[in-house]
Amino acid sequence: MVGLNPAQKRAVEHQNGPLLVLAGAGSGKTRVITQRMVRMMERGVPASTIVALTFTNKAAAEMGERVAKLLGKNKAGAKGLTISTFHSFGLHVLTREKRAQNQAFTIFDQGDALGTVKEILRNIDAGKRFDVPAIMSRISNAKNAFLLPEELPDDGVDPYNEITKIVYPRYQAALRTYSAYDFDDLVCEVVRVWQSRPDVLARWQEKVRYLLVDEYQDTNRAQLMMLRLLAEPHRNICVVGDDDQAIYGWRGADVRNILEFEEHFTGAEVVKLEQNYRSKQAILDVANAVIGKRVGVRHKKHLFSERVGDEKITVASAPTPEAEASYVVREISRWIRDEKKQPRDLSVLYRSNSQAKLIEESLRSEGIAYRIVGGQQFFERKEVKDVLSYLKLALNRSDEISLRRIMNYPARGIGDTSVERLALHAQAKGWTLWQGIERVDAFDDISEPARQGCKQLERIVGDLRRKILVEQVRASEVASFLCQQIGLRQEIDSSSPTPQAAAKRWGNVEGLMGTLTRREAKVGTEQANDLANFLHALTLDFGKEEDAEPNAVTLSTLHGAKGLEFEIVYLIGCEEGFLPHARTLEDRATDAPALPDDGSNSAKAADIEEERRLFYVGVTRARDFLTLSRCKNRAMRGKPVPRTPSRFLMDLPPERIVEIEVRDEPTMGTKAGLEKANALLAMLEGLGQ
DNA sequence: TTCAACTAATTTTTT
DNA sequence: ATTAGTTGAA
Repeated sequence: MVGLNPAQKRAVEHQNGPLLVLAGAGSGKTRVITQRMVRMMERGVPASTIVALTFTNKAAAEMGERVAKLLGKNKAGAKGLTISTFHSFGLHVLTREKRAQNQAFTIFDQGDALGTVKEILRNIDAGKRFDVPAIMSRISNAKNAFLLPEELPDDGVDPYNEITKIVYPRYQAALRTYSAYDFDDLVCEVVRVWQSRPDVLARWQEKVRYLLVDEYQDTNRAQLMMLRLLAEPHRNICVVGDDDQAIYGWRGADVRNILEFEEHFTGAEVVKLEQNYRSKQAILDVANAVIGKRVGVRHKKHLFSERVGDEKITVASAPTPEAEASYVVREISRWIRDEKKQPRDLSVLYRSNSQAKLIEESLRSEGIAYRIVGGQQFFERKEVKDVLSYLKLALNRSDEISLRRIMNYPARGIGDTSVERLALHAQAKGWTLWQGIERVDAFDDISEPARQGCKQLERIVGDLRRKILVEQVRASEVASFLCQQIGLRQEIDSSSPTPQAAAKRWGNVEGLMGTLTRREAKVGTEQANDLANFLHALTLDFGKEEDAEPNAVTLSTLHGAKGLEFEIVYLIGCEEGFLPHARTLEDRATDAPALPDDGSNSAKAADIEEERRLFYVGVTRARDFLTLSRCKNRAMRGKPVPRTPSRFLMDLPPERIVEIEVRDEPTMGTKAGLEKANALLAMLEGLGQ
């Protein structure tokens, strides 16, 4: 742990000026970053002048833990150290600098933003002719490039460019009237403030003397601007990343940021970390083969390992997804049973979430503990969002998206017609929708039940608001008061198809309460804006489920697996259409980026390269054993379709590969499956009597 | 307004 | 195959 190799040492000891660390997969990147931070503090750099930025909350938390561990009892030395995501850092700056600090505002997550666009489309009568996410992603690209609506490309050909030009300004206006920021704003608005207020910028430059950025290959243009502004005077910026692991181009990340770092920050020292401490050589040979094929390389890297071992990589072909799943799970249970591996040492990776389903079922029927990384998130669940919407609305009554979500939930007589009428009236009077509800008596075409519903809603939200702002009741109590007021329990019970489903949904609500209570215990202070801060934090850091069984097989998408490692990895669905994903293969106009990029490559070729890197990320998660599996046939939207092996499988070095055929398993073939079938039969008989 | 049946479309990744 | 969204009846 103490020993650093020469390259790592160079990165850790580097003092002032820009530093680019090209860290290959498994090359001890986090160790270098954390040790570097500690080393800086040891040399007397005040912790409060150091800011480390990451993309995920998980990465930030892990970095914090590791720094604390390295510091040991000198923990006090780290006081004031900032380790956070770009978005929370942006939020931090904004809350400090904008008048928003006095005025409640809401942060819109992806769903809220999509809802806003949907609403705009409905208003301009362009209802369902467009793919909303496609428009949203264009808006996002435009925002991150600081383009005004009128600066958008206007070729008159692409209908999506046309509609985006119309929707984008309305979207921005909507955010303003709702007092809302979307994720992009959290970075872009900071840049705007800094650019327009040199005094404010100077203050931040004074405070932040050392910048560290993790996963630099994932930064977008706005994030680069933010970093450049902040680092301008002192140029103490250290970025760490791997252009071979750039897998977020689709959401605006620009690999050029890392490729052109030396041009953006002249005189940068460059350190390459090529020794891999994670994987056995055979796995690295495969990994190197995968990225060896890539085009337009700027920083060549060749990973090597001292970990010997000539276990071959298995390439398994199954007739069907069911057979694939049962093969993988059979293998997993063999590792655990016969080889005494811990479930936590194993993982199953896949391109898209839907692929997890079969694996999940098989694992469950075998009684093997598993956990799913990412997937449908806790705070995304409807019932949780509903409760949160009430709370958000109570704090910021301009938040029309939250208002619309709960306006008639639970049903209180305000149907679509009434909502539309209210919205129309409000708009005509220049009121917000909420004001329309408060002044519903000013309108004569609202039905009596709807009118009563408005009054009821007004009362409930008013009560919430008073409890939060005036009486300063704890958030968890406010939430349970809310549930009781709206009869959420009954609503969930009566609207769920089965009692089990109802129990699960109510469990989610209780989980939210638990999160609130835990937060109260941790924060302790009961400031008036504590709930606001908490809601902000919640949208930025959607729940890490802490209850999860720690010793479990990990199921994850390839994106979700970045930064993780496992002794044994199964990468399933290595088929054309999954990996590379079908969406990158077809050249639908709706998916072309809104902005002309470097133009060196067609968007399509660039996308496939990104898929290749994704495959590379998957391969390099494995320490000792790697299996790549695929199916020959698969039912797609109903009918069975023959599948072609992934093109990436063709690039692998044959001497490192052993190919096997998975034979078809009769359904319910396993012991557990049989038991389950019998149990089901017994249950049916029981019901019949 | 609400509920139920029907139709259509849909499946990438996430701060 | 599932599911969201839409249409039509009560």
